[in-house]
Amino acid sequence: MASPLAALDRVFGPVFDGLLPGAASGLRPSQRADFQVDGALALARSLGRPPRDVASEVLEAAKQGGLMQVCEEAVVAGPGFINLTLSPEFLAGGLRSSAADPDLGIAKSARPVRAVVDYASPNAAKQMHVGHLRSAIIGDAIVRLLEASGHEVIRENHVGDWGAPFGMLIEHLHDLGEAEGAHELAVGDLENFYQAARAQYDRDPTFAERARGRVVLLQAGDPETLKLWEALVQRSVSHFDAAFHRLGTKLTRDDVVGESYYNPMLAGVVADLGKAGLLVESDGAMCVFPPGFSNREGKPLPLIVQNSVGGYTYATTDLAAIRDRVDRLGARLLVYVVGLPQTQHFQMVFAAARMAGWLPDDAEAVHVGFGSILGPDGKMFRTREGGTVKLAELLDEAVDRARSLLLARAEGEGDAQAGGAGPVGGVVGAIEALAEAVGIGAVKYADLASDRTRDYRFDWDRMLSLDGNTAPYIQYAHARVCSILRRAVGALEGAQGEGAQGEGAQGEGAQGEGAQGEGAQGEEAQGEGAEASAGGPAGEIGVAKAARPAGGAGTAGGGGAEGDGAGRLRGPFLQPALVLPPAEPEERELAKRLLGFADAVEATLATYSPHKLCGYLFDLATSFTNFYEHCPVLRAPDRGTRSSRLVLCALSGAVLERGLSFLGIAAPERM
RNA sequence: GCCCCCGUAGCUCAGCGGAUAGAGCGGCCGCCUUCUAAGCGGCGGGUCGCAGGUUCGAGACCUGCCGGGGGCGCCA
Repeated sequence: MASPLAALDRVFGPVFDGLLPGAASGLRPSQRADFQVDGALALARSLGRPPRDVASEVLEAAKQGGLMQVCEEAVVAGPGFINLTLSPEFLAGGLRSSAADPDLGIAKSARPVRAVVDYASPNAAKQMHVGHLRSAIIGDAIVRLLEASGHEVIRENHVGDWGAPFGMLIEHLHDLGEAEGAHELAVGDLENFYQAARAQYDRDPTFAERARGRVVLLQAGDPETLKLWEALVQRSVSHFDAAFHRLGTKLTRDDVVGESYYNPMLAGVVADLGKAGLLVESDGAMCVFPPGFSNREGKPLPLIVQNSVGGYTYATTDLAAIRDRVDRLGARLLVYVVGLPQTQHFQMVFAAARMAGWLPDDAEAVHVGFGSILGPDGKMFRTREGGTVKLAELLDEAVDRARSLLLARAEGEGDAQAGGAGPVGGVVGAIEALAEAVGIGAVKYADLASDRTRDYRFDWDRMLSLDGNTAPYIQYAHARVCSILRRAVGALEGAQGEGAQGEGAQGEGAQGEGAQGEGAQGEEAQGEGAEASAGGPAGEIGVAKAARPAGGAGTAGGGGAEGDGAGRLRGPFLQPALVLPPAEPEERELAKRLLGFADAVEATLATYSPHKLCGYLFDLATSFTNFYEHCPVLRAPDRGTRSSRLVLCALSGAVLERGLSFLGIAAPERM
């Protein structure tokens, strides 16, 4: 149990419950101490006693309950707050269990469920644009977090592959002829294809008439029409697949469950609503009237499931999807990552599904809504010409910008390290993968980092900045971790090769450079192996641990090619036995931060708010950077401190990488 | 007309009913013979849109205004 919050809650929870059943402890992080307990103030009110007296009593009881195993200081302050300072020993214990835990402290849910997450949902035969970006990115983060918490997740990409627009698209494809059409679809931009069909539809009444006829043929299952439709949809799905792969989401074409899938179920939905007595005819349309919704005249607002000409609506499809997900898939959590304008629609659909008994009491449906993406000018995000920003072009620009920054940095480094042993060449060689990781990571992080219910302002310079709450800043902290570990590993290998010679170098190690320095470090690394053996079986520990995949959640998307490498790098250093109680303030702060990972994940999932995890990772990266600035690792004052700090580094790297992976963002080893 | 979301530092944003409201950017000052300075430290910067109310305690909860965005019966 690494989480201090959980440990303190176990102490204070029973105390408050004992004084007044159900009373909240008001335990939370504090700016004046590590944590504070506010509950005594409210409790004093209920008990009619002076707050400070109650606080003292609570504190006494907490001490009886083992508080001092967690804290080194606990005092009543101000009007009746209790300020808590964690003990270094407790922090060390937390670090040890965290280092030994492949899940880094994240517990599996006590009540795992099967969940369906509905996200991305682009429209077939149209380019994806930034509007689909948020859904894909937020949805993917939710999927990964649910999985990490032990839930079984089924991803569904509810692609718009049915309905009226396909009449004109199919008709246009038909007009082009099989050969020409296939060619168009193969090489052409789908957006152009859509525009061409649209233009034809608008200017040619006979074409429009045929297009409407096509819709009927499509719904009737006409073979030739279906064949053309299939070609269109497959082409679109391939386009989506490529885009999602590049974005680094978990979505593949296997997750596509388009609207067309529900088509055969729609008549049954309406029929069953009728049987349940929920259907009302209004102006020729079949409607459900869930209570609590009204239109502009103040009259009950209908959910139309069949329009006056007999067609089904997206409400019908959504109801069918609920039945399918609950009954066929056995899901008990339905998550919809769809824009905020759909709020009322989902409220009504969920309400109707409850009324019909399709959403049982033990099932939960959640609309995870999000705001729009705005341009730097604060208006809807569009190209300079006023058109829709295409996703592919957006990602290209992100990668281009990242590449420029990386190249500029590589050049600067070349000057600084003139004559050095050429990491620059390696950086240049890997620059494409890095540019993908940084550029796409920046776009995704910017989207996740602010409260999803707000509109968010798209700003290249801010999202790619290395300063502030950005992906590059966090990735950079991770790269610094790797840099230290690489050198430490190098020293370890050096020791194996020339252990004997290393001995003499130790005395000069402090000033030593180059080969001599390596030798000195190598000598220490050997000693580390010996220390490790105190806490477990001998020297193989390093090797055995090294093989353990610390990045167990799998590599993050995009340029995730390096993910496994960082895990291998950390392995030898994630040794619980080497952890010392943090002594320096920066060590202490970093340790506390590391132990808060599970709490951050839990808080994020509780409200489906990825920005909370972003905030945590930013704080962690900041804590690590402070530690990095103030606490030398490889040149630590003594061997024990060095080993312990290496564990802190390895754990920081593991949490940063894992946290970024939950957001679907790569953690490169070098930047 | 009704409903929903938003309004916090010059800008972009955090903020869990609790103590003196926090970051980052931008501005000013300082720190690289030392593990990646794309970094770190410091300084300045706020009647939390306005007005009432609830509470021992409100940026947070309630009501009403003001401002911005969105939705409100046969598109999805």
